[in-house]
Amino acid sequence: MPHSFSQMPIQKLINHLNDYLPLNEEEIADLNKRATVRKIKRRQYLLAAGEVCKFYNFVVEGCFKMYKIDEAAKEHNLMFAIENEWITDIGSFHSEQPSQLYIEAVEPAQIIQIAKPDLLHFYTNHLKFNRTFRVIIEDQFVELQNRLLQTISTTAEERYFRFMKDYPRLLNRLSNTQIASYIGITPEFLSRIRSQQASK
Amino acid sequence: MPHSFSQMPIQKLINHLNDYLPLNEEEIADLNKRATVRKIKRRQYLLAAGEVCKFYNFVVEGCFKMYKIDEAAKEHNLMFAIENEWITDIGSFHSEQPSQLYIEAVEPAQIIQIAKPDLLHFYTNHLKFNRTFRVIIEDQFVELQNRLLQTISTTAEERYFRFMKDYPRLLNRLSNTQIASYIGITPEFLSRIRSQQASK
DNA sequence: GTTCTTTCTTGACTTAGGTCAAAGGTCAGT
DNA sequence: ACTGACCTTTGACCTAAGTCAAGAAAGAAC
Repeated sequence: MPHSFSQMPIQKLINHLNDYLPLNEEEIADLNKRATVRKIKRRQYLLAAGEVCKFYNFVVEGCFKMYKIDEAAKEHNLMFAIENEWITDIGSFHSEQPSQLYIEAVEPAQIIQIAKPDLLHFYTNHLKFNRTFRVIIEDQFVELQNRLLQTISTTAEERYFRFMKDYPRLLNRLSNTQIASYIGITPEFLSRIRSQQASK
Repeated sequence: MPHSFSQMPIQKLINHLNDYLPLNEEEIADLNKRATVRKIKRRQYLLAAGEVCKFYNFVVEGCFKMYKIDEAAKEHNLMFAIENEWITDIGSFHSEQPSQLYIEAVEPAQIIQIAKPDLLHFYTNHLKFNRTFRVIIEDQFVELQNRLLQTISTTAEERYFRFMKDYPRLLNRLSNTQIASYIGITPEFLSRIRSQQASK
């Protein structure tokens, strides 16, 4: 499937922000000045463990994963992000301490980056942005909380069903290995869940 | 240990908010008008599953837990909140859908409640509040993300050590049953971890 | 199209953590 | 100070999920 980058990337970001609070001319002009469009190859990193996360990343096209690698070299997926979503290690971004996370493109992608000084500029000069980003992060918070609840209270099988139900759009774009890592099990065990389910 | 409610409760909230962005006279007056101080007994609920969460709750004194009860009648702790922290089911609060969570006092407590219309009033009329609450929730988000990461990538023993290290102030205030529920294990297994650790 | 690298599947075996039950211990509320 | 309701501990046993290994299948990259 070819990737069509037909619409102006910045326009996708403006539309996204308009869904929260409509931007005025001045804010749009400012955004154009301070947002950077980038093309990202498959497997390329936006952030690697040990680095400080310096950007808020908005996905225009493509798919990313954010994960940790533990002492046993195992990958643990924290989140995925696709079109019109944000992906950033907010902890590292704000504290300016080295991140323990990786953000990596799962597909060839196009993103828009906003550097920290620019985001602070928006927060200070256009107070509207505080409101929009408050709402965006509140939504992410709720999603994360539900996921934690699920993780500590349900079986692997149920988490897999919920994943399929909640994120059907991600299913075709991710390997089972990545999904297994997201729901907190091994790829082998996910494979068993799937084959057992297929035999019903 | 007796509970001293000496300082004006509202003043504790004002101090807390001042730590983010100093409030002016008008904002303080507005807060006095729209914030409600309440005394809460041990075991009393601020929210029960099935209800819509109608308040942002700021803890002046005491300790609360927010949890889910699953089909097997088991309790799963999502968070605790003590002095100068907020506890609310943000999902239910914003969507105005029934919550699946309980918020319950672990100790006799005093809180300040802000109802949704009042919070929206602050967000709209004092834009500063958007910034403060954005930062508060960003911090909570980071904490939650670290916890999820831990939950999907470490052993029960390690989670218990981390809990003791990260929340020493909570240790004496909570039963082991509550801590076990928070780190996602059974009380029996936590007891085993503890006795095994003691024998070293 | 072919090659090379990932991914997926399956089998045999292990293990972390859960379940159930019963006996003591604690502690909040009166 | 008493008392009834929780909490904690321990033992015996169970099970969901992990580990290791090796072959088959599927995608990327050339």
